[in-house]
Amino acid sequence: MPTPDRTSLEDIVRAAREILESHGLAGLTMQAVADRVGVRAPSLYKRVRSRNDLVGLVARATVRDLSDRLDAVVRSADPRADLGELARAFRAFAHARPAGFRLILGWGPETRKLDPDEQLRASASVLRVAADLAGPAHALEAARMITAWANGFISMELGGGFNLGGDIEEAYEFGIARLADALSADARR
Amino acid sequence: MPTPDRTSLEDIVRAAREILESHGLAGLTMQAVADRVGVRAPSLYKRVRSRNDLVGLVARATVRDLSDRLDAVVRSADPRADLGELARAFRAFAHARPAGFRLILGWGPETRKLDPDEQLRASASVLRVAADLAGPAHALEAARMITAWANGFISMELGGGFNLGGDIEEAYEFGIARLADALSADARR
DNA sequence: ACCTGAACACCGTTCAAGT
DNA sequence: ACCTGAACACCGTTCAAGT
Repeated sequence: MPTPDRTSLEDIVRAAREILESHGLAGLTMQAVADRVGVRAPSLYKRVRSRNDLVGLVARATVRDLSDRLDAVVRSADPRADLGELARAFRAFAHARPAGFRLILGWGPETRKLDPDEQLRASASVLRVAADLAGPAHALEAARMITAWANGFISMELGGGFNLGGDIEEAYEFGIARLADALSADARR
Repeated sequence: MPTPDRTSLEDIVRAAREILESHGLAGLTMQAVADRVGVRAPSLYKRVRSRNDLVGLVARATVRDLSDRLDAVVRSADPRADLGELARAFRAFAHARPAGFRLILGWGPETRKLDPDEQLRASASVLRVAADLAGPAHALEAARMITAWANGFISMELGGGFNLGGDIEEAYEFGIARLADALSADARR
């Protein structure tokens, strides 16, 4: 006789994301998730193949959120301004969900590789701005430069890599401005 | 009666570094280290407070190696050329010791915070080039921009974040050139 | 003074038994 | 069809007992 479901995959992923942010990836144990959704640990395996699988689902959900946020950045007539908005939205997301961000864009042993589809969607906004700024011929290289810089900056910031003093906010804006100069200068050649 | 030592801290750290590169951080277990140095796991605790401590020692040794490599980059009269050499040395180190690099500059849950001393030493070369390029007033911001970009680029490269095609070598050189432009343009104002 | 086996707590995961 | 307790393998770590 069927038992009524006491949880769902959606519940489980949500619980996992909350635990990830509050207790870190190491704190994201099957026990902790089970406790939170009100079930025993072995029951989770009815909806999820493994902890690894669950972490993958958390990563997917996180990239989707990030993509949504980046897509919401409005496109203006000024690619320089768009670059700034995009870079700030990216950083804001990282600050709002540091552990999730790290999971998909950090570069730990636990960092997830994303589906090409998901990755393309997340890259779309940057590629657009990069093309506007640097011209179509250098769009990909420019997008990589922007992404690498922003990702590296935020990673170091959140990881405590910036402890030589100085204003971090200013350093980020400095980077945006220099990047805009460098990439649009290139388009002028 | 004293037993002759069957291993040493140096041995242990060396073994740990080798295991880190060959089997990843997850494979770096006390068991594995003990097997490699020819002792039982509990004996390791005579020389090392905990696994965490051991990983910290591995991180320290790795930063020291990186610093040495960066210091060895010769300083020329041309700051643009120096930037390129430095960036390439940085990337070469990351390719030679990906797991170690990740441990100190990736941004995983396991990424180690470094001693301020060690960090300053590792940053010295970049700070010098940054000052040469952007002028003393913007040296710190410029150094952060360079570091963030290089670190982000390499992290994405090693983490498989670049799967939209294109030549990665070229993208790195593109970044070096744009960065040199952007930062030295700033010095001219 | 270093080394060891035994033991403990804590993981992820499996599975037979319950409803 | 989902849920559970019991059990297993594998961690890090402690400790009393060996030499």
